[in-house]
Amino acid sequence: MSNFQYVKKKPTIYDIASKLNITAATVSRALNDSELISKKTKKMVLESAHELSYFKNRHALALKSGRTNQIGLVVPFINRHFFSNIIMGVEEELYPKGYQVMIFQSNESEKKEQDVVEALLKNQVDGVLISVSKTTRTKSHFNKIIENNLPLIFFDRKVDVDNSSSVETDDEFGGKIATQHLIDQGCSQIAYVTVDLNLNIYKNRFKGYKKALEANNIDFNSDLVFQANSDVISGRKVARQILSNDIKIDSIFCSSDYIALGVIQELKDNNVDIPGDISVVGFSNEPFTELLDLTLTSIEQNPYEIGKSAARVFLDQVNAKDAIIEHAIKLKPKLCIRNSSMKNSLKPH
Amino acid sequence: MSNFQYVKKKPTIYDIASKLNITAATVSRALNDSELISKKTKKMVLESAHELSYFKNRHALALKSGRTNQIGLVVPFINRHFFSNIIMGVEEELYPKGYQVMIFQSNESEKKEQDVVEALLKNQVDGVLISVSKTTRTKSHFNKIIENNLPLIFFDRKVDVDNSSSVETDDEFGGKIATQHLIDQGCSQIAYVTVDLNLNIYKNRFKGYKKALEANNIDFNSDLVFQANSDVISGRKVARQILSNDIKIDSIFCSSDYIALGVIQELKDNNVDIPGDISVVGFSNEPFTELLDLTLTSIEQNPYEIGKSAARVFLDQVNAKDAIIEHAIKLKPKLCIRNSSMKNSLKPH
DNA sequence: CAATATTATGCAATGGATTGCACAATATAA
DNA sequence: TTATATTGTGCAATCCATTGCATAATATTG
Repeated sequence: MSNFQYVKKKPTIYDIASKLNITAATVSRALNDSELISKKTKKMVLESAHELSYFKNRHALALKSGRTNQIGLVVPFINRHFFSNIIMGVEEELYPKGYQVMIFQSNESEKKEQDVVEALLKNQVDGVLISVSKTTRTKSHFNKIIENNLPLIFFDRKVDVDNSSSVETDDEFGGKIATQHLIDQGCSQIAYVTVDLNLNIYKNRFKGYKKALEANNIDFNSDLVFQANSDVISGRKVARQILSNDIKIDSIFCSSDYIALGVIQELKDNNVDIPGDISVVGFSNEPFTELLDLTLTSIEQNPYEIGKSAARVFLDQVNAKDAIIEHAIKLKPKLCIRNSSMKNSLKPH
Repeated sequence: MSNFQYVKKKPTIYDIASKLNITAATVSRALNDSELISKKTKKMVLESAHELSYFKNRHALALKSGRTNQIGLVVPFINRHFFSNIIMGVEEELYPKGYQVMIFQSNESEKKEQDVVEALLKNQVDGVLISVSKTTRTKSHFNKIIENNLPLIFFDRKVDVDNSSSVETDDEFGGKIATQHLIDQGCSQIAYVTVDLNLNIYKNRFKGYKKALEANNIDFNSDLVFQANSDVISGRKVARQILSNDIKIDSIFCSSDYIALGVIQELKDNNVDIPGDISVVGFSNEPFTELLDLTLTSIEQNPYEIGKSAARVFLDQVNAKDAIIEHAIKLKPKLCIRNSSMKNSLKPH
């Protein structure tokens, strides 16, 4: 087999120009529908371009204009259901507008996040959408983005930066409706399991929990609040703690589905009836919640919509040109009721 | 708040040159460590570049060289556990080498796939890694990649294209070890549930199933083979069919975890003991398999490794320059034994 | 020391599209 | 018909890095 392969050269405006005996400048203007160019010439150029299947060279454009039609999207991990669905949403919104989405991971490392932002700036992206790493404490890399006059949009996890925008889940609302749902089921001794309260999302879910109690005249009891990591093992631990200390509760609201799953497993192992004795609610509506034997009631954050919304905010900023717009969008999450919390209803056969 | 924001201009080789009273050509050569340049000058240039925090403009490079250090990665959907982990692997391998990975989705549509490939070529990516859409029947878009002299690497799902490479799971092996495992558990009446046999992956899993039977002198019985879609509902349907027709089996090997889950749910609903009466094995090792009450034995394909491997093949091709290398790698999947298939063992408390 | 060989640098064109300015072609008014 | 206004194109520089060729600067040899 021969190694020679004929690589056809991509046509340029010069090819079109010489074919039509005009100059590249005219072709360029015609392609950009400049009002300086006559209709006749425009028509010629457009036809010719189509014929040669000409398309603009992105890199020449980028070099000349400094704009790339690429945006940077930074998530902690792309292989998380939540984030990959956000990516879906962003792509869906931006791809049709001619933007390309450069996806990067921070791996929850501040250093990697800084590197990645640096790389994005080198690439001259036209904007940055980012969900901040858990370990990030500084924000000079975010300021650098702003200094470069680029739209900066935080999603899900934000940091206070002037002239930036954000799209978040209304976590407080989520905490509230989950708690209210348990109350509606007749629960009043509602345990709460939180993850690191330094993180806004958990802080706000907790706030929602307390607000719902208050709205229903149920006294907040700090003995019913537990701290855990967002995983199954931690959930089991909490459940064990509750059982062995004989803490009286009729329900548990967990700020993570994984915790809820661990709780359920441990309770089941100890012959506690769910939801009969104890109702359980999780948070995030992970795919597995509806695959379990005992399906798990949870809060759906709709990451796909978060992505779409963040993308739209970006487009807004771009279109607004120099006017600085600061969006701060909070999307309402939705309660997905399943068997783990339905005290008085039929379960599917 | 003022709209004015000072955007500092990015330094170029000309800035370095004028600072040092030399020309841009010399700077360029120095930065590229050309042996034409004296050590003294190189040192000066490097220091100066560092001082100005200079970096090369990717687009100028791309324009000049036609190479972009970007590769295109096309998957059916990025929000699937399997594919997002492949992406992880690719990124991990290529990012340190200075490549950027442009991720695109085909949404299992041939048309979208063609568009996406077109877009990648316009972008002048340096290579394409792709997992072919289920609906793709033509391959002219793949040939176009080859005609452009770009490395083309298929992963997971391939199509025959000259001069391309591929990285796949050894599905036949997977089918074999899963079946063998059931046989080792004492099973001999092993039902098999397949998805569309037009797709290579399912064809090969089926082949593995048959080979294992043969190796153990168990007659293949086509009455035990069922067709389904890769979802829970279809799994339930198959189980119902088996039960209502009173087909005698001691195990079911499903070519998808979702099918296996449906099967399990339906069997449980009918008070069939798993694995006592019927053992169940799935395929793909989806995250939920170990979260279920009855954890599901499955075949781990290690998508992360598939991604890494595909990336390495790409790098090989690039380094080989004009020599055309055709890799055809098959990665051995791994059996993950869990409770759904363990006839004679303790289950976790 | 002159003459040649080496080494280090500069000049200028290239890649593709854009755009301010100059100028040609045409249309309008005097 | 000539002078002026209007419209449509062309010229050439620009964005930034690379590279073939020419030449300056230095080192080596006779």
